[in-house]
Amino acid sequence: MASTNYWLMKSEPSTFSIDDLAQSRDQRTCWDGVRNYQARNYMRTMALGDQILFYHSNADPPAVVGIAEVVRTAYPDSTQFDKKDKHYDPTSKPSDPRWDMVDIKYVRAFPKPLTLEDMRKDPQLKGMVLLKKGSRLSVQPVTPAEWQHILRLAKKN
DNA sequence: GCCAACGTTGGC
DNA sequence: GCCAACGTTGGC
Repeated sequence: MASTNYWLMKSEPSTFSIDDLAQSRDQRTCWDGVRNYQARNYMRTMALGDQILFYHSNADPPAVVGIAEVVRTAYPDSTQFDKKDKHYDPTSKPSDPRWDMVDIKYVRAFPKPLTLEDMRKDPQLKGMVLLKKGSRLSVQPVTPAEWQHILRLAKKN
């Protein structure tokens, strides 16, 4: 068994916030709607128990707001075949689904969000994918060092 | 295979 | 609401 991996996943709180996750049935949800190959590929490498930083994008302020974990590994995203869904993909075939999703479960919310601004100011987080110029990836890897540092900051916050 | 046009993301 | 950065599409 490989060691735990760490990730960051973005969500717009006006669409789905960490509170929405906490109030979901069994505090779980499927992470549908990802339509970016790199993000999809990262999801495909996720293992049960992998830990996730839950990030609010397009928020005021943008911030990491808590933690979730992977409770089901990648499987086909049903919304790609749903004509009525915003994420419907007419070019994806049920015999060869293009888009996957994972299920995640609420672990906890930080007492106070760790803002993007806070993270930018921290030299130890300089290498984070999130902070790279023009980075728009909605699913991205986090190193163990970054993960631990962020948890420390969140506690101190 | 190039690249212009277009759509989207997401901070500000 | 603006717009820079990025990914994708499609004509050539």
